[in-house]
Amino acid sequence: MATDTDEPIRVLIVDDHAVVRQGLMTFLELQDGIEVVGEASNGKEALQKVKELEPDVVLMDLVMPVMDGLTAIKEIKLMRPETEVIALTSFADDEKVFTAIRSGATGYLLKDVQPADLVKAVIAAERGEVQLHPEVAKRLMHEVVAPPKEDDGLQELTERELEVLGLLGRGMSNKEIARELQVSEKTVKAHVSSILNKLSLPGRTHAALFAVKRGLAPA
Amino acid sequence: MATDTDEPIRVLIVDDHAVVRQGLMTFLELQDGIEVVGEASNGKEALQKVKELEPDVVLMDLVMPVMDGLTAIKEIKLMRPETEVIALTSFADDEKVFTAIRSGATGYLLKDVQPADLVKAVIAAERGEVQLHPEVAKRLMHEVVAPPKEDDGLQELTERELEVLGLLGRGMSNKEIARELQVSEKTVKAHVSSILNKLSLPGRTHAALFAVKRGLAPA
DNA sequence: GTAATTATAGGAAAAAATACCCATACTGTG
DNA sequence: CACAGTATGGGTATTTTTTCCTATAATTAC
Repeated sequence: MATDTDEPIRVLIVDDHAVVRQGLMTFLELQDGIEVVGEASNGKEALQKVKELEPDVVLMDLVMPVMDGLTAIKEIKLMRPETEVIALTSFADDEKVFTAIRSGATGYLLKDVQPADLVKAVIAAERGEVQLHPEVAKRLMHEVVAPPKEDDGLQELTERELEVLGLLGRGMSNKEIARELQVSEKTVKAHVSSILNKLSLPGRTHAALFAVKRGLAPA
Repeated sequence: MATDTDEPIRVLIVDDHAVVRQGLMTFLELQDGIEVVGEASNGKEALQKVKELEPDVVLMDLVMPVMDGLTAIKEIKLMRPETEVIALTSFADDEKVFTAIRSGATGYLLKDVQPADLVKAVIAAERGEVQLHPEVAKRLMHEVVAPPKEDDGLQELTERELEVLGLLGRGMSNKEIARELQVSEKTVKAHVSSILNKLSLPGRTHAALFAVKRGLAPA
């Protein structure tokens, strides 16, 4: 707790969209105890601003040109660990969430966050506390429950599931796969759900791409 | 018109499911002018039966073990062109439909065909006439309307569509793409529909695989 | 200036996919 | 024999995807 009740929390906003920066700024400025000390439109600029302005909290968009937010977070935590970074993106992409957290992000918020929650998160972050968006928390839980995935995930699939995954990689629908394998569509759905679950994939399209990457389906 | 009003139409039934064969047979046998002269449970067997029984019309399932129906059709038309083959499958798969027709099938019926229509198709086929299931006809029309696709299809996409296709190739959902591009999900849907239509793809998974193949998305 | 194309997006409805229940049958394994 | 895992699929509910229709603004082409 560097800054306390008397000193306002110094916030740096990093986002490549001017509108987003403007929106965040105007809102945060209205809050007691929060002061937006600067903004940056990409990771590189953010690093510079952090050095220059020494903010307590950085609100960091992850998708940006020049230097992406993930890299920027790492650099910031390296350069000035006492600065807390809240990752702020439009969607809960599994990969990005975990990478962001591994990179040292204290929080992870989605852009559809309620203003009040944003303020809470900033205040919490400044104290080093973690504030997670419910959706993100849910994904984290999932990761914790089925975590390491030492291997590539393929070996935990059964024979039948590998077979289904191969057909998935050819772009086939559940109905088509069902006919191909001579089973009911319901069974195929069960296999697909199991595949998506075991591989922690968010949808059949990811599964199809995965299948091709692993050579289960012709490129 | 080899066989005419007096001689019954000699039909060979080819399907790997005994139940299907039984169903087709009992029904067709009730019809005047149609005689089921034999049955086969796979393509290889079908070839043999055609040579042996010299049927006028073959009802051919496309999905079978040992030798698939598509190959069997080619072989049959090669061996005995005067035999008319009606492809009979459970689903209107674009590829299979066109391949079947290119292979020399005179008709293409779906298994949910009405018995009466099946009879009509058999009679029509024996005269060399084409009888198409409405659904199949629709797909054929579509192929005719937007046929050759001389190029790879990519060039007919607009800039925005290429952009969307690239994101599709990363496995993103419409919602995710909408956030990424800062437009409504509705707009993304419009783009996706347009892409699928222009490229004649049956679904987003095919589009994703296509995108990767063309380097629009990272492999 | 009119016509065509494109990007945008709403409404409605149908089809597909997904999640979460459940049960059965078969196959090993301790 | 009990137990775990697998393949099979029914039921239900929700979400996503897809199609079809309509419409506006902006751009470009003739």
